[in-house]
Amino acid sequence: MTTEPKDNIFQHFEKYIHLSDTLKYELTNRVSIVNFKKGELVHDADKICTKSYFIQKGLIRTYFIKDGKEISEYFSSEEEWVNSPRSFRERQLDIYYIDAIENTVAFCLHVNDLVYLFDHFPEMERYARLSMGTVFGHFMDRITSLRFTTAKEKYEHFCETYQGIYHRIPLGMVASYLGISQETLSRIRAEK
Amino acid sequence: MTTEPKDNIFQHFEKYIHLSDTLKYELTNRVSIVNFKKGELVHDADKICTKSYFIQKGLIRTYFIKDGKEISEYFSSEEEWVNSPRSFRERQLDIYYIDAIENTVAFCLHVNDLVYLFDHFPEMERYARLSMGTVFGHFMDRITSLRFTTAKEKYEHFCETYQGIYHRIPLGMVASYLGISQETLSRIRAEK
DNA sequence: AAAAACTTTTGACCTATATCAAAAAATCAC
DNA sequence: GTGATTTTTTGATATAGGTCAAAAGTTTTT
Repeated sequence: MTTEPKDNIFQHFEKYIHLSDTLKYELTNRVSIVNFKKGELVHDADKICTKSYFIQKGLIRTYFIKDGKEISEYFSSEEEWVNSPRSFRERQLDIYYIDAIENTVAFCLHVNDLVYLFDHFPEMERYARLSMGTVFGHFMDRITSLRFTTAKEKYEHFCETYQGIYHRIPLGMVASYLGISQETLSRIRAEK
Repeated sequence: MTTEPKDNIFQHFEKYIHLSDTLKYELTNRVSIVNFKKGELVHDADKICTKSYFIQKGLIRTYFIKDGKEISEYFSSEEEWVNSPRSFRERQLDIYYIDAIENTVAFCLHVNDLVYLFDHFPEMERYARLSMGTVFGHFMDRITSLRFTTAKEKYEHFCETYQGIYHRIPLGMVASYLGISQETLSRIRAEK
């Protein structure tokens, strides 16, 4: 009995809902596998985001450009969905670019297919509600961390949140994610 | 033809989903009206949050205590839901207190009733997914605002986000919401 | 394997904002 | 309406972390 690659994404759904055979079938038909090479653009801010990616292996960055500089908004890795949220949800342009920090393998789901699934499988609505709840909590923690901590504490919070991933992300990207300068982050790292 | 007080909350749902008569009936039976006086505690961090409030009129603050000081997490007003998110979702304790900045009239929905509605009306799941999406966007904007702006810009962003509400909130609460000191905020306001 | 192109570190200096303290103003309670 | 409490403003001082510049280290390209 070999392990199908899609078991991965099924297991993720099953953390929140029961997957019927019909739903599994529909998912399998609608999801494809894509590869991104390190540095490759996954989504371009000049386009409307119509695809959502569930990362099987690898590391992805969502960023935007401010004053000519790339500012990391967040990082996503194994077992997480990535897209340009507002663009994907509201079918309009938004500021975010997405690229691969490492070679990445992901499942790809088109927004139209997702709409089909929402329309025909109420449990998908529930899945979305519940999984969004989880992300919500992280956002609130991050907001607190950004407001009331020194640069050092922000970095420590980052290391906790991105347990086992933080050392795979270049320093400059981490600094912009935290809203501190590269130099400051470099100094913080040095004193450890 | 008089206007039922519950029209208010129905209209809100109808921004996202169609409300069937049965669902309206179930909602009406499960929702009650509550009043809070200015300064009154709506939710205590020592308890698990089992109720969610939809504000009909008034202004509510969600805050937590850090080093003996009250830190405002966010403010909620007309047409918005308030609860202690993680506590309500996961039925466990969390750090947030909630109180009324102004006399407030709200609809109250118990978590058990909400679960009932989710279980019997798939459109409620959709409502939750869609309305959470909206809040998501605000969170992302706030995170950006917190990282890359001066105290003054943070305050300006706050005034935009809380259009027509910001002048109802005491300065000290706004300062802690923004993660800047009262004194700095006072100086920013002075130079206008 | 050398050159080119990035990324990170180190150093010097400067500014926005925190902190502490006290006065002024506003709000609340009797 | 007057005193008490709370909130906001103003002033003086200190500091974390920003910016600019250049050196050191690393990775990529040919």
